Amino acid sequence: MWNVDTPETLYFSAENTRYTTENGSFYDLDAIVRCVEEAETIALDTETTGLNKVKCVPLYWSLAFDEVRMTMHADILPLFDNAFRDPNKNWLFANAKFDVHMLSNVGIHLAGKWSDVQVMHALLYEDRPHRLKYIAEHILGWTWADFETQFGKIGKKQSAEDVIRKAENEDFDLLKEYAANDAWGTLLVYRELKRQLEGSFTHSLFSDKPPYINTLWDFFREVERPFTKVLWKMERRGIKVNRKTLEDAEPAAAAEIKQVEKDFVKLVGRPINIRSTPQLCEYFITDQKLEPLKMTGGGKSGDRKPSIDTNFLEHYKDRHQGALLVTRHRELSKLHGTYIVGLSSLMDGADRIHTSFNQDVARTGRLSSSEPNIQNIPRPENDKWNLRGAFITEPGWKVMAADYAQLEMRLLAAAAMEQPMIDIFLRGWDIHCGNAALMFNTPYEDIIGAKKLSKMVDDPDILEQFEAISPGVSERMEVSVAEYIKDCVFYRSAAKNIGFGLNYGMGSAKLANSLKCSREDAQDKINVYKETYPAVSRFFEEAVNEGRNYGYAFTVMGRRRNIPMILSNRRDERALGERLAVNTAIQGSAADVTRMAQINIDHMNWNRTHDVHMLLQVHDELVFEGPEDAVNELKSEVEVLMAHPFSVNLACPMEAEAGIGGSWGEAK
DNA sequence: TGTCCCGGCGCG
DNA sequence: AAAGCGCGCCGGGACA
Repeated sequence: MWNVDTPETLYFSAENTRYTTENGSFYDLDAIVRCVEEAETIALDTETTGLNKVKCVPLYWSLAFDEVRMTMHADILPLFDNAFRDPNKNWLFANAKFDVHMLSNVGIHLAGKWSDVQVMHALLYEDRPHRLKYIAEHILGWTWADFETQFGKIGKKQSAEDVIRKAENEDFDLLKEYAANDAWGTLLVYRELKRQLEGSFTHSLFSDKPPYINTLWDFFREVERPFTKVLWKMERRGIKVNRKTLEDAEPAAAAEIKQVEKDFVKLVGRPINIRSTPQLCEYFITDQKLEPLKMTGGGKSGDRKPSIDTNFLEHYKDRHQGALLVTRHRELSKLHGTYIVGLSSLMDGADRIHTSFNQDVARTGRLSSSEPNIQNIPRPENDKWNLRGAFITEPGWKVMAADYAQLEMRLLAAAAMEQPMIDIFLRGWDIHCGNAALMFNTPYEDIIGAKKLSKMVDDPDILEQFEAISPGVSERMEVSVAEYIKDCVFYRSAAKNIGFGLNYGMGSAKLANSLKCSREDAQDKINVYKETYPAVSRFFEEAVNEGRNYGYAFTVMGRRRNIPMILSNRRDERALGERLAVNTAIQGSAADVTRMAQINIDHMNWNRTHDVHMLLQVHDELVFEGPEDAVNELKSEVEVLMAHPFSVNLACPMEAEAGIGGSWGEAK
């Protein structure tokens, strides 16, 4: 039995304007409308024709507030217009953006606050599922059958609308109860989660954490709750895709793929599916006797097979023609399947795609994006069809893309208070060259010069060119210029790989692999980095210690992540916990920074004042569209707002640069 | 025919 | 011996 009170479910529609309760008293709809107008905190859920954000509409909806739970037909939504327009309401949802899309599709907009219990739950219990049914069971010890179990599967045979129509005829009471449960559960869960959030004091490894965040409730109120609305606006607007680019690329890509498949079958001498890793394994390992480099996970059955991945194919590309063909095929079919075909199927009638920005998925506090995932569109250098160029805007308008420069590295420097590294940023240096210069006691200009000249070491006047960039270099060199350039390039590469890798807890084996040097050499370079940046080393240790003491990793704004495995008896689990302690502090803080920038930018109301709209977030990048003049006018303002996300400045400055063009690709 | 898991790989 | 963080999507293959 349920261990929560569930008051009787009221029901209203255009035809049913009076509800008589089991004990004979009754409620009139116009009185209920006034109650809703007076209530401050109201849970709302919709039962809809389907899951499509821009097409589907509510059939039924339910509300819960105070001790009232009720289900209504969608036909009386307009009666509640005063409540919907009230800016002081606090609307509660489970998956808020979806319900607001559904209401928006019938012309209703909610002016008040939108509190999403899934997002609240994710702040406290980021490693658990956040669907309402799970939350209710976890938080209240109460749950009810999910929609499909209750009413039947939604699929090709029957749409969500079909299923609801069927339930209407066959068991209307069940439908009413189900809908009311969703709103009632949302309300009860909200009350308890709010209490828990208020009792969760939080913490930050940054000594200059914004002072107005002391509990997770503060974080929710100041950051997550307003952010839901920002994301909704981005989803709602969508981004325009050039249909023709995709239509032209599709047959071209398909033809190239076919050709590679043919070539491969010819090479192998028998029918073989180039997409099948088991078949490739049989061919390369069993037939061709290539030595495996590493094994796969093995899965449920536990039979580990040699891995035929990029690393393997790269390793054998000069010795075996098949490796090249498979690599080529993988590149082409990835572009074709995931991006060309995948994106085409998700355009709306106006050729716009509306991704979902998921606020309760990534355990670090980052966003994720799905249907489509716009956060993994290929970079132009890996994409002959230039799909980023297919994200366009209207004639006379421009796309503006603004990127943070080395956001995570700057946050590391700020959190660690690593002054020499902060100085590199303050001077506007290339961070990897600067790190290399400090690590290897080499003038910054030498590293810069070597990077510029590495492709032309055979030029006869290479020394003069080097001297022009870095005066005095000829005297400093103790080896030939070609060797010195090679050394400097290696220094930068080592510094860059360590700079990125150490955030993830990369070990010497992996570093040796990417630097193509010995493990001892790699370990030596890591040691040099840690000696060069003692404050960063201390920060890593401190993050791990705090993880052990609190059981959590914390971001700059005080978001936290549970890392119980840091106290595990198993060495590998413990090591994972230690890596997460460091990485979450940095990656999660970067997520905080971008979020705050988005909230602050949204607050400027450029939608109304300039017709400029935020469209996408790709972790450290924001994409906008608007009339050309307006976008030009706001370019530097975007950069300033992104660089100053908090009311206090961190120890290391942040920097963002915006570009403008006819497409996302051009705006970079 | 549908569902799930897995290997593999795109992005930051 | 191993120990690179965070995501979502695709196609193959096993299974129902």
